[in-house]
Amino acid sequence: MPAQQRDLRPQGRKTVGQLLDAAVSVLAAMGYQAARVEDIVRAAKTSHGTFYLYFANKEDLLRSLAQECSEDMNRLADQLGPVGRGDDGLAELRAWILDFSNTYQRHAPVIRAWSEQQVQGPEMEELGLQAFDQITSRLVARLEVVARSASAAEPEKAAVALLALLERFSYFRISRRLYADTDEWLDTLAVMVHCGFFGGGRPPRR
Amino acid sequence: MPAQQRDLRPQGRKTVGQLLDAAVSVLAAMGYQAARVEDIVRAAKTSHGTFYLYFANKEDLLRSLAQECSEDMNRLADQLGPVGRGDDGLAELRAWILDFSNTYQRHAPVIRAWSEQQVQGPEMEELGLQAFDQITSRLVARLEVVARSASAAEPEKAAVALLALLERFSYFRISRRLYADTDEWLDTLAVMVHCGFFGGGRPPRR
Amino acid sequence: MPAQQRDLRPQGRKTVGQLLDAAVSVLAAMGYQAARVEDIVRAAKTSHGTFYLYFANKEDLLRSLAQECSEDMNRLADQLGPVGRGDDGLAELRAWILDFSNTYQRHAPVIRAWSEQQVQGPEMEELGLQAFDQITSRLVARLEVVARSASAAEPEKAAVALLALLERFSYFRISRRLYADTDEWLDTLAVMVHCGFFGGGRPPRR
Amino acid sequence: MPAQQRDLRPQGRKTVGQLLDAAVSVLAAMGYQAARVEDIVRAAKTSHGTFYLYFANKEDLLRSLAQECSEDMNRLADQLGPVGRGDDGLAELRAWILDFSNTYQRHAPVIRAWSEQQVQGPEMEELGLQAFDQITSRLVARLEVVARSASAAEPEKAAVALLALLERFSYFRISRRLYADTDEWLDTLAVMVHCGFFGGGRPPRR
DNA sequence: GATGAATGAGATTTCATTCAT
DNA sequence: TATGAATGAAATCTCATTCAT
Repeated sequence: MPAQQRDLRPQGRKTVGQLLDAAVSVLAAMGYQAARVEDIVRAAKTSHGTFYLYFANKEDLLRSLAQECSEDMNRLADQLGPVGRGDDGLAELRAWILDFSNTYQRHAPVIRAWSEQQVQGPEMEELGLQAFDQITSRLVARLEVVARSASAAEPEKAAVALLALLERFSYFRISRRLYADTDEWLDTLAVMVHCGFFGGGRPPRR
Repeated sequence: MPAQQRDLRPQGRKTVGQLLDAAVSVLAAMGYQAARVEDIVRAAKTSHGTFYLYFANKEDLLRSLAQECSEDMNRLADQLGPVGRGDDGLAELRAWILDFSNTYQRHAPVIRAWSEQQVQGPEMEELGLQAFDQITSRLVARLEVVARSASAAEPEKAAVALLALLERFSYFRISRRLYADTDEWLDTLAVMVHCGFFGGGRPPRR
Repeated sequence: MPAQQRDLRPQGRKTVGQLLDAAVSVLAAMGYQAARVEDIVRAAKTSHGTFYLYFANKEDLLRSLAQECSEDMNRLADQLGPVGRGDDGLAELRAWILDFSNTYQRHAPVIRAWSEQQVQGPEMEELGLQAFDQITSRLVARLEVVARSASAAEPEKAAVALLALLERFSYFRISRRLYADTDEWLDTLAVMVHCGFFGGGRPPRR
Repeated sequence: MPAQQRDLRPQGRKTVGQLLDAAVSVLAAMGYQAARVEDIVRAAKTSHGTFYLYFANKEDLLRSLAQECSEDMNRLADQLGPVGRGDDGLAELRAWILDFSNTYQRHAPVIRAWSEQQVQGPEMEELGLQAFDQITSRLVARLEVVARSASAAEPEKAAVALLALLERFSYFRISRRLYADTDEWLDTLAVMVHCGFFGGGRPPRR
């Protein structure tokens, strides 16, 4: 079984890296289902056989990518500090949204595969839910600080809504519509989120 | 090729209906790419041959569904009246969001296929963009009424963001999380959107 | 899952038959491992896809053949009546050995696959052992009649040895050596077995 | 191609030994066709590259094993002395059968590959037939001594039958049935063969 | 109108063998 | 001498589409 990377020498490690990178671009461009192993292999400038030397099959590759993604997402969650109502909070938020969007960009294919639930298997499911929960609960924590007064929404639900908003924004950003304008979009989003979710633009809580 | 359904006797119409319904559930469950004609045909309790009696090919089926979807979406856009800052506006908004979400539910597979890109010919592309524009521009019109004062965002960008939010919400609603609680979710969302996008909860513009 | 034959119309039944027949000759000629699906399909004058319409894979085909084989073997066991020490017994035995050998000939590939234990799976194992036991215990029953006096061997062990002898004989008969001479071989074997296992050529038991 | 092992340093000789031993167990377990070089190499705790350092290819390995087997078989043939009708003959026979069976055990995979045909080139064929003839003709010689009177069978045919019996017995012994009981089995077989083929248990020829 | 059967192009996967270190 | 990495030809398997009844 040539599945997971065993120890691997530098050479092998390099090849695995090429394959993973190639997979990211190819999956981003065509989606998981449509991408053929051949496409990935060609992009990685390696051979068909080599692919199966490091991954049991296409799904196994996705699992590897999901692992990476999950780690990055958890890191992202840790990075969001408290978001105050003032301009500092706005700036903090804007930076984090950009970080989120960039991370999403790298992992878009995995996230898409997750949400399209096309690749089953409990392990995948597990990873996806865990990443989702991790980031959601961090958002909840940050939203609770500003509490009721800022919004009628319960923090749990607001967090999910916020995540949805960010995800779609990031998706649109790469998918087709919002090529340019990234800065303006970020401004718009940051203000909107700051104001709608974090009580931005109102007097600080006493 | 016996493509589009021209005039059909009742029997034929029934069969087409079965196929379309089956397609909706199967595509919702597996996505367009992963769904095999066999899956659809089995769900419709009919045969392989019959499928090609009514559709030129798999893509043609998707086109049919997209047609339906596009119509419903346009109708939806027409339904959104002005959204005032008061409780009436909130109620109006809430009702519309529910309508949106239900419509999405039926058409989720098509919308997913639209955003998956890579699947479709120009005709599909056309239908998708048109539906998207239709609904976006109606949102823009409604947002413009409340204008600058309510939000720092330009209406065009805010409309896209709002649509994204609604789409993801609807998606989450059917995909796995948020089964129950629909009412509470609607309340939360309505308030959030009303407040964040339509200046809800502030004094009416002079 | 296109595995086992569901109901099947005449046409389909015919095709399955062609495939099974083709498989028998091809497997006999090349052995299970070496035979490619392509070989079988070509011999059956049908297409690659058709094969997978009726069998999940090569192993599934072998399972089908094993089923047939198992049935024939059981029938064979039932056919062996008592074997007396006189010329009648000899004739009876000779006829049965021929029957055995012919049956073996048809099912040689399956039996070989069984004994080479190359295709695992409990179901296969089960079928093989059951056929083996069935025929062994019938032999034991027949050998017990002539009992100790005829041979020093315990009937159980003698039965296994006899079966081994018959199997190898049948195998050699088709494999390469004993093309011609079948009649003489049968005479030789029958006498040998009659004498060595059934007390042939000695005075009947009182 | 670094085919045959010419002169080897101790290290190299050890590695070849590991490979051959590993091959014996792996081939015994899976058969020649099904065994992958990878399996053998892993069992030998060495690497892919090393394999091809000592053998030109998979078939070359089999050839090496066949060489060994052929030699042992010839030695075995030489070892069978005259088999008298008395208890001495029985003991002689019993010992030889055990020897045969043990030798077979070591070489089972090769013998199986021989009979599987379709695997080998002319050299293999040659080796196999030679070994077979060698041992058969020795058996014929021994059987002729007891001649007609003991059995109605012609010695040539009886020899083949005897060989078949011994081969299958040895095969069953390792394959799955008959684990324990070796001694009893030997007793049974020896008596049976002595009596059925060598006129054992009857008055010596005058 | 309806259906099961058939097809074959194309995707996935395996594995003996060669290569570079 | 030894090894992990790489390769590609060949095998297995899938599935949208066409066919015959």
